Amino acid sequence: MNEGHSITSWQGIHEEVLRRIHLRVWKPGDTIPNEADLAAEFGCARATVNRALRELAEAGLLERRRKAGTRVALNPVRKATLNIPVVRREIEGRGAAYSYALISSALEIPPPPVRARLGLGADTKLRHVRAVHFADGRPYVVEERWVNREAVPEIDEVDLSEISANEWLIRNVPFTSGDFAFEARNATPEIAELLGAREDQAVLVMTRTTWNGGMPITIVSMSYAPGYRIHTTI
Amino acid sequence: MNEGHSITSWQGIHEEVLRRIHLRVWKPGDTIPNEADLAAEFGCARATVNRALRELAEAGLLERRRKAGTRVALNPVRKATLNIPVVRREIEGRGAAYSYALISSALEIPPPPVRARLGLGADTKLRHVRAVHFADGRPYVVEERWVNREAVPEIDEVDLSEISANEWLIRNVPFTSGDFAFEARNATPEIAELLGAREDQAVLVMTRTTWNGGMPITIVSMSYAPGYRIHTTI
DNA sequence: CAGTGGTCTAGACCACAAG
DNA sequence: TTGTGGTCTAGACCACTGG
Repeated sequence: MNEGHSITSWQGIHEEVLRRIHLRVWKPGDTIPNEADLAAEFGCARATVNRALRELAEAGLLERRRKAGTRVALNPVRKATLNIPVVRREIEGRGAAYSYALISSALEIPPPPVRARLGLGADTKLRHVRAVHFADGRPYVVEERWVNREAVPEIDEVDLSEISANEWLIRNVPFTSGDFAFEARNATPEIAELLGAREDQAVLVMTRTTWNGGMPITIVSMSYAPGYRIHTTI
Repeated sequence: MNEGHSITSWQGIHEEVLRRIHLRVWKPGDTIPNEADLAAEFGCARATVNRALRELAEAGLLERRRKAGTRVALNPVRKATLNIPVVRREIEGRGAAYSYALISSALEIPPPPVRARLGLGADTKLRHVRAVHFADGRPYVVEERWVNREAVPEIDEVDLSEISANEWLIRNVPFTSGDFAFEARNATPEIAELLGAREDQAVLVMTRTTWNGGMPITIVSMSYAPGYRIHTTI
């Protein structure tokens, strides 16, 4: 296994520190030498050590505090990173042919939970869009979305049968913050039919809300066909 | 909203670049000025600009290539980070009382899928552990785990009715790589009973496999009680 | 070939928090 | 008070890759 970076590169130091943690030279809870000492040991600049240790701390393996020093995490909180691309690219990335069907697009007053989530007035109409994305002709995910026309007035002019709201929004509307939630739900009759699934079959649902500054942009729930897995490596 | 970092700090530059992207001063696909020019504009060292742009690239908002320069991502791939702590801490972190019950711990030959996933011989016995974690006395997650005794011989000596395999392994066995998958499954009769759920109710399942070097350590599936959500912010 | 990002250095000052 | 990490600088060389 020839994968050694030079020991004076930050990646080399990253590897070496990781090795010492894995070999339990430095055990969970131990304080490791400070940056200056490690720089002396490795024969490099302190900034180089800092870069390596900072990344390990961001990964949750080390805990760093000024004056207290750097310790090996007792209860390492693993951080898994999920990539959330545009649906079209996700499907194409699996080598499948992408297609898309708009089901409906209308102005409606949203149900109270949606209104509350977005913090809007009681009689604000939003654009309500429903669509299905297909991979090789098979239903892949059902998109149900509410778009704030106050934040994105152009949404009323877009031909959503040509480009999905998912893709149009990502391309055209920046956002500063958002939140994601994943949960398992039993398929409603409607979702089951759209996905070609059994009623009550377990379905993974991702709900995402995005804002730009304080302005709510959109809330969407993506219901993935049975068998869908979110996968990641650490 | 007073949250401004000085414009010559890397965080200040991070904010300013983000602002220009959001305001579409720099649009998706545009090439932005190189590091030297930005350093001159902001009146700081190139390393400071580099730090800011590197973080934005890691977040998926910029794409950087030597010689080609830095461009605003056309299809920003959002990266959501999930924190995966020890179950006990996750429950305590919600302000609930943690408790735990071991259901069974035995040496068994694993089913073929598990054997294949771990790359083990056909007649290798693994430790098979099943347990339930409770929050305020209510079932929170069912843990079903196979542990490679060759990698972790001490597992046979641990009193798993006192400490969960989840916690003991995280504390005592380092790993170098792992993968996670999340999916929705209909509750089997057994899982439903353990979780106090309806049979066939949708359940979120996380499956995790870990290795140390090339040596497989453990494979575990965590079936969360209905209503469980994975949540994250970007 | 030459322009751009990637990294390293030696040194400096600062911010924070433990004792 | 003082040790530690956090950051910034000015400069340098290198690695990659577009033209």
